[in-house]
Amino acid sequence: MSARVTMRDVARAVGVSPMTVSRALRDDATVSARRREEIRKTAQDLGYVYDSTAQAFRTQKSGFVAVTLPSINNANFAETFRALSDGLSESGLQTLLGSTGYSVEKEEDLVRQLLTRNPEAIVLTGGHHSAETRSLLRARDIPIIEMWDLPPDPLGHVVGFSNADAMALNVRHLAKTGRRRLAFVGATQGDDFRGLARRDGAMAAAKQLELPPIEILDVGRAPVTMTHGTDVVARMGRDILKYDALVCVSDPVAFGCLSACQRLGLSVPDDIAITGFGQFEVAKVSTPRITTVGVPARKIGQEVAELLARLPEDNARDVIDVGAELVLGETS
Amino acid sequence: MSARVTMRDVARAVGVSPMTVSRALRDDATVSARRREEIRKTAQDLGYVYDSTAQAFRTQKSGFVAVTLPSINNANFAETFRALSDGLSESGLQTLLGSTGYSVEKEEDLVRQLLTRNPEAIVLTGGHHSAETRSLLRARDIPIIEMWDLPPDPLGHVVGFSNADAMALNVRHLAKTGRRRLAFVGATQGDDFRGLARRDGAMAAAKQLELPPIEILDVGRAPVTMTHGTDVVARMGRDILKYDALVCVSDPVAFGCLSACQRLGLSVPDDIAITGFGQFEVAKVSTPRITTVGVPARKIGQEVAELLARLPEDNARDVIDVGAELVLGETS
DNA sequence: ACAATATTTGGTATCGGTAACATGTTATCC
DNA sequence: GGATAACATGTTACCGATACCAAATATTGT
Repeated sequence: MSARVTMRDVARAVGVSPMTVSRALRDDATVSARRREEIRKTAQDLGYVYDSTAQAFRTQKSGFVAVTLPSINNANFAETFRALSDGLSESGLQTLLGSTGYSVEKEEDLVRQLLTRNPEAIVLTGGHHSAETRSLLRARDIPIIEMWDLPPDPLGHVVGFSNADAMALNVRHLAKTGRRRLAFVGATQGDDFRGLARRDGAMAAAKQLELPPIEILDVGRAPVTMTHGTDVVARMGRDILKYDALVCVSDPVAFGCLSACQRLGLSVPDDIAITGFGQFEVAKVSTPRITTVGVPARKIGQEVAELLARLPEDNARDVIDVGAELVLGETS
Repeated sequence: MSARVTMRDVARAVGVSPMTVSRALRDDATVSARRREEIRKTAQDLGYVYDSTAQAFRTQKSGFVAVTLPSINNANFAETFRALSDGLSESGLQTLLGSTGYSVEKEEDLVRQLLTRNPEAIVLTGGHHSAETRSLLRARDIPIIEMWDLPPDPLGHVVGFSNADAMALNVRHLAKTGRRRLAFVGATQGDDFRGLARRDGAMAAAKQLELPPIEILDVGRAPVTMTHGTDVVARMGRDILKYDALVCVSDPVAFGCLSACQRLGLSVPDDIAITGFGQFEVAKVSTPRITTVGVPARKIGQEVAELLARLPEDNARDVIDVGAELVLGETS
């Protein structure tokens, strides 16, 4: 259609310099109120739309914060992202989202791509990255935040919790209620490091409590869904009763297991106990409610946003442990 | 830290002009293979990172496609977004995501903000927008796609289906199996126009089939979750049996209702039937499985991406109806 | 009324790529 | 061998906003 309307056009129409237009549209105090109104109105009339691209280029500040999630289709990550997004918008920042599909290679490509957009900070889920990713990030002089985990060797700031410790809560609780033969239901393939940490945490807790070693019911590759839980139980049928508890890597999996048990006519928790992880809505709503570990997904997003907001002043390396807590349901 | 490494720096190091560097890094054929390799290597060594911001500014092509979703925390929208994102990345485009929280005002702000980033196209969920949003969009000469709906007065291209017709499938099915006293469970507040269309479609179908008018069990404001379904049934207790079927606005709500019924000791579908919408995973996994309407969430994303990919050639106004189908479960 | 100060406005250069065009260099053909 | 074509590289200008500095205008105090 017609050529783009720029500040120059608005300036010409009003009879001032582009600089004044720039100032007027930016709430810069050094423009008289009358002028500003006139400029605002003219801009509106001409259909002027501010060009963030040009601003980003000139100021070398993109207004973007890059965020990587393993999967957008996960209620907890989505909640974190929402809180983060909302928090950042208060600082005038936009999120640039990418998902890694639980793969460190995809993460590397993604990070490379995101960095070309000059983000002012980058927020990664988890603490495991390829060597190349780490070096790409370190070469940049922007804040880095890892979340949803407590990496042993953080790249920058951290907002998360120990997945291993959190999962141990489930195991200790099960042990306390007399369950001894535990199975862990989760994926061993794919780069779901939080899932793997939960498995390791469960196994370590069992060892410490002198329970028999936890058996692994491998459901394949992350991401793990309800269907994986259902399938693993359906495949075993009543053989599942050789365990007295299923420690599931997440609530959706736990729900899948629960539902498959119900279909087999088993009683949960009388015949077998089930625990989940993440306090997904399904854990609270299902009948029976699923015992799970509550994870402050929203809080993580909020904390990350706040951390980024106060970074200019306080540039200490923060490690924020948001913790996690056992949430008793009716499946244990 | 140190100043940014630019093409100029790489050029100087290699001893060529910046233009040659630009060409070499872009697979432009008119650079000799030897030079290209040398430039690639030097760029790598210097830690050069391409600046998409500068490119976007110079070429006036941002490489962004703006996408608005009502909520990112919805498995179907997330799936559409994923497919769209993947499809666009094959065309070298990145998605710029924003969520409206089921509010046309927030949509307006979001669109305004997204447009400042010079997106090459904009993809909106749904067909209801404020007048200002419509005029903002029309003033831009970029492709517009509305998805997940079949708007009566589309702004541009459309990839969706009729929510009203789709929901009618449930009602007709229930009528065929002898259910007559139906209630619709959904939100009447908030700008969830797809939910409202489903309600209207259900009511229209009931009327056509000469069933008693469908009663509305209002759960408040969108987005509607499992908990809303649970609450509405729990509040009514066994009074819920004055209906012989609950037509729920979505599967999560249906699952909430199902679970609450189970908690009341009611048998689904013997005492009461339940239908959902959207073929969420929970519908397939729950015991009993929930009768629902299958919606091609992924296909919508794919179609949108393909449509955008072929737009340069074919600029016809496309309206793609992806359809929807009844998926029988065990709750009806 | 005039100097001193505060407020408002303008001019110029620039951020890092790349389109368009010009020029230089090497292969190809009769 | 010389003309022509094919390929490779360089030069210049520019995308739109804004930082920085200079200049003009308005306001204040004595």
